[in-house]
Amino acid sequence: MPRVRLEDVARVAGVSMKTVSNVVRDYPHVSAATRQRVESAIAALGYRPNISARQLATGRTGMIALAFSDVSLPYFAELARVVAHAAGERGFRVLLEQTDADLDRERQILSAREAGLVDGLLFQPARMSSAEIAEHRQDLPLVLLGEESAPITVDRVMIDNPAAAAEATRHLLALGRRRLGFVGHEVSGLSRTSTLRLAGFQSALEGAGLAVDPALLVATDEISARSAAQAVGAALASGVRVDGFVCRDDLAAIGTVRAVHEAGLRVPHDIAITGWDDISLASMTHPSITSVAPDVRALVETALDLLADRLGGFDGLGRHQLIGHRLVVRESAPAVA
Amino acid sequence: MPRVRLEDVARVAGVSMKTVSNVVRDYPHVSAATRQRVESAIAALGYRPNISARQLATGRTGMIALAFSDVSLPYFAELARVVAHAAGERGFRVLLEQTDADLDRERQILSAREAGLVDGLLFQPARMSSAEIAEHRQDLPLVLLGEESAPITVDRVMIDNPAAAAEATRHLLALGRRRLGFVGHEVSGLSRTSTLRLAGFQSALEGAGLAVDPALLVATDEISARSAAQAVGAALASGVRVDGFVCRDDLAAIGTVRAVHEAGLRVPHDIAITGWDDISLASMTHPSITSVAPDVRALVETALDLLADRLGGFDGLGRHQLIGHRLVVRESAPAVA
DNA sequence: ATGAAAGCGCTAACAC
DNA sequence: GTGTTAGCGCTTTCAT
Repeated sequence: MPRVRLEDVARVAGVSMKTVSNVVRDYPHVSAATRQRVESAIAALGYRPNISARQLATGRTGMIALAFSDVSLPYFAELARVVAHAAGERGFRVLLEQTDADLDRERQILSAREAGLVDGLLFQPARMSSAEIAEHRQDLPLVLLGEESAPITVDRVMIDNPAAAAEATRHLLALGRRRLGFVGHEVSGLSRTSTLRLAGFQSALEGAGLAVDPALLVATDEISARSAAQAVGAALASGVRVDGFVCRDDLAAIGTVRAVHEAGLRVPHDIAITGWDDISLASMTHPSITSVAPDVRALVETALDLLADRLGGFDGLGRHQLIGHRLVVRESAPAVA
Repeated sequence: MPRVRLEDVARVAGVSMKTVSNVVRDYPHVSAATRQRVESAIAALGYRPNISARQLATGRTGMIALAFSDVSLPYFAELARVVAHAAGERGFRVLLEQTDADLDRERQILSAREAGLVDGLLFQPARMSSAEIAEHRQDLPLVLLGEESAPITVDRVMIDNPAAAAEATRHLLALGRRRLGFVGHEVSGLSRTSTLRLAGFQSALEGAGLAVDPALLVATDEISARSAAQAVGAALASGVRVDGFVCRDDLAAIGTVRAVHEAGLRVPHDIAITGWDDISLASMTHPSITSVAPDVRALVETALDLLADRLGGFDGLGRHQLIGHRLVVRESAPAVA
């Protein structure tokens, strides 16, 4: 069966294409009678507007891309959920782009060889340098998520990582722990995320008159519970002794819990543990994970606000916004008695 | 700065639009010299093809939609990861659609008021009836994922749920467990997924000369670890005694583990537990979760194959394909000694 | 409030 | 191997 076009509806309804278009898009100034007639024709013919044609005519796609390394990481999955909902409320659909934390993939995202695929981009880089990001095509509104390098020309939303890391660390200190370790930074090529969290970890220790012991910093090969479990297991086996671990993220925390248990130690009795992201399962593991909880809702709304400004033509300097966080205290590092 | 069009490139390169188009799309029959000239012009002008225009001209968008209830559920997040990768390899981008298991949202997905947004749809329904799905617009190639109702006119990919549930159940029986419960089916409005898994559970019990004890079936309000923990906790508190639980999914299993621990019992010593989906964290919880692992890679490739057939014009009856699964044995229900 | 016609930027016949 | 031209189906001035 042949495709039904706007023109067909117009002919059947006995009006012009413009009028049909007005009805389809809920343009207010259409007489009730005309609207009725047009709607009958639409129903009778089973007409559906062709999105591609509309996109070409308007120059807008109604879509934004959400790019990050890997949706299967719980934090990104939960972020994607919120983005899809919030974007939907603003009339946007979400295109999913995974980079696998690969530099080339990230470059492809930012310098897409094609134009007009999406109206804007929400991007959490993992590898690209700030300088490279600064050179991205100016025709694609962009908001960066997370704490990796961001040029001053580009908008960005993140939480205060050093502050949050210091809070988590002080929480362990308040529990009387003194030999604190850190788990989950990269073995090589330290990310800015890890750098900032380690900085907060260090400042809190120093604020308590303690020093960071490099021997207690447990790097991991990748962002995964498995990798953290291996690394922490190896550290403990090699004689590393700690009474608390600040973990870079909840996956590292979950892996750390496992390694600690396998070493025959107890959480939090022997080793207290904090995570980061407050993923949904953090409250349901055994023990549950005390975690830094970013205000993801605020993060996403702020990011979409910034993007909306850019879509609206704003082209000032990049705005770098901090959003809130809190430490959610659970069993792995309980409240001070 | 004004947008650069194909025509501009053609003028600068001194060739026709057709030739530029050929170069852009890597059409083979272009002389090296011409190609070189065109590419210089493209680089000089910073030309990027406009996707919307191409979509309108070709009638293809190069995008497929992936629709299910909620990306933040680990199974769907992991599925989305595989879909995005596999689709990418086939030249498709993925549009994310969440239904929140809401009937109206599901209807919207299937009867999108607009045409030409995506070339095809991968959809895991949770609420729609088979009859309703059968009436979907014929102009949108569709492949269903999962075991919910599927009309014979539509393609669908799933695993053999009763068989897998029976395997999990027999695994518990082989461990000597005799009072087996089931966790995670819906309190009301039993889904087909739950129905099939319960059927396998029952058949395995009956195969061992046992009967299902309705008192040991623990329904949950929603698909979440929290909901399962509450329901199982309440069941145990009310005096329900079991030595094994087959859980509808890994989230239910994780919540069940937690509830069992809170009740002062041990897993698997007192109660052995199996989950379903083999989500990434199933191997890292404490104890790790024995789980039914669907072959997600095969599921996705098969679904994309079926979709490709439809995109290629195939319009025969729906093909219903079963893909493989296996029981991954871990600590929550270990191997028989 | 509605109509007529000119694009939006690309692809695809069909020529040459 | 390359050029010409007519759409793809919609939105949008500009009239009326």
